[in-house]
Amino acid sequence: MSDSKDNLVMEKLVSLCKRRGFIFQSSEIYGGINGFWDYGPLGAELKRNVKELWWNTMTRQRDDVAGLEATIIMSPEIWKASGHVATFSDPMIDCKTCKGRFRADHVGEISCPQKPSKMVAECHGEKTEPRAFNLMFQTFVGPVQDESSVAYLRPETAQAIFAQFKNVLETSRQKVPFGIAQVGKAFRNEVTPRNYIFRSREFEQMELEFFIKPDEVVEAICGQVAVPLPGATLTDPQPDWGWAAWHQYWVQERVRFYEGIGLSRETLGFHVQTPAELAHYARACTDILFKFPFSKRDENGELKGEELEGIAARSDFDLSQHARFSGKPMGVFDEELRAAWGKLAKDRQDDIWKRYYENRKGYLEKSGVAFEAASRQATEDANGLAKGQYIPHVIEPSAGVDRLILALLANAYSEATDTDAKGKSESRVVLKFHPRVAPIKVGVMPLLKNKPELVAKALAVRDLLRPWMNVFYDDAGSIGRRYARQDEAGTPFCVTVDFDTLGEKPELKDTVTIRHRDGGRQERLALGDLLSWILPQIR
RNA sequence: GCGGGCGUAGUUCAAUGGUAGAACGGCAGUUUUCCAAACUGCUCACGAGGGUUCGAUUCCCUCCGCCCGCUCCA
Repeated sequence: MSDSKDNLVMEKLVSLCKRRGFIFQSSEIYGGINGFWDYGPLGAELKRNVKELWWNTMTRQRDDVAGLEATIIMSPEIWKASGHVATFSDPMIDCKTCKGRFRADHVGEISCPQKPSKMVAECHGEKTEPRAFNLMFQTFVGPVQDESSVAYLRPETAQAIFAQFKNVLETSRQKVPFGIAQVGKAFRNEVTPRNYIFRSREFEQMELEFFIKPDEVVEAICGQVAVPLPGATLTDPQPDWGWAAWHQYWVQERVRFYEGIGLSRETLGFHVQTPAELAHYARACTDILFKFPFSKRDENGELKGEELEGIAARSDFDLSQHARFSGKPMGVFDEELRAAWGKLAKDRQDDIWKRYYENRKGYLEKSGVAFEAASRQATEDANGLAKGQYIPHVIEPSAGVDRLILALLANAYSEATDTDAKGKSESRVVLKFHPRVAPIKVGVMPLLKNKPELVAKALAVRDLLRPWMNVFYDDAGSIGRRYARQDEAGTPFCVTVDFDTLGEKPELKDTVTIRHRDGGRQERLALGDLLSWILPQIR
């Protein structure tokens, strides 16, 4: 349970975000709209920084990941293949008497919570008509609004990656194992948007689909599949990694990313999904959690955390579904596999063939393909191994941008208490963002506003830094007030131009004061060294 | 979707069936010297609609939104 003190922190954070222009309610002047939020000037910078850091880390700084930017509205067939159309269209019935909600097609089989002797269909509770609960936003493509023109706003960005898998493979000069990354909006008509921007109806995702060889293929090529030790640190991908090693590697990579933007290990939590929680096609899923003020506590009173990102091992389910629904092959050709297969002993070939066949057949049967057809198709798939063909498996690290923004805000929030000369204490907010994500990197200010030489010099300093980073020039009010304002925005450094900068003490000419947000420490630095001092700290 | 609580300047809070007030913030100014200094001036609000009433921010209803619990969560 989150207690009232935790709620107080959230309330303060929410009002700070509005006051300083991080987050506004969408459509506020019309009374707002539930589940939608806008980012103000500081929030837009923060979000941009987060997305750019993710993109850089996941694509540009690696040679095994390519990027993609797909449309939000796609062929509705995609959502049939992914399962979203079927999963979300269950008609539900609410009981106004017992407040229960039941699937309309199951009311004859579920007993009434208040009168367990009777089924829901027979009890005397006042019930609503069956209502469809599809969590996908619907629209129409083209001017005619009928069944044939129905389309959906994507409920996740991942499916576009699968749908464009072959195009990216052919144009990026990548070979399995490799990944496709995408950042973009997704939409879910959530029953209950909650916890500020944590669960919204319009949100942004950062998703990687990392395609790997099936374990059978790794075994055929390398002779074995490396089994990672449970806590072993994996940083350097190896050819003999199977899905378990790749999964462990990506969990660790993602944790390293979060640590690199200021979320320490103590603020994070993990949830390893149990077999019962896993989707039927998934082999593993590890959630990375952040301990929010509103998070529930476990029996020891420790915050458990809420999901920032899920790293799922999804087998070849997604590509297989799209192969089946589109009729287009989603397999890859692997020269290494073909060469290795010919060198395998016959019993080894048979053994690997059989396991691949069983996996394929299992998938097909679970997908509703009839036994005969499933056997035939699985045989064909397994025969492909000898020709160097297989359908890649996938590891999916899928993160929510807005959840991460909220985590960064909650993590950064702190209060400093100042006591003035009269002994009056006053508390003020300091957002301790990591410099890499901070919306404003440097506040530039003349010590006084009414001295044109100071102002001109400070503007020159601003112009020196501006091509490289987001800076904010401020000459309004006392210097202390301006520092405090920057603290509240989370700006890690302030640069102040004073009379010594102008040469009042000749030995200090062209030096400035650097003031640190955390602790208020000050140091003096030559203007010529300023850029090279700041840049490494914000990159 | 259900139940409960709530809705007054940007923020935090007052007051009132009869002209809506403060603090902080913001903006402009005065100030030669570094952590929301002081002083002056200015800006900004009753969530929306309907009803009762001579008159509603106040009472009633509906809607919208926020918070809490349930429900949901591919």
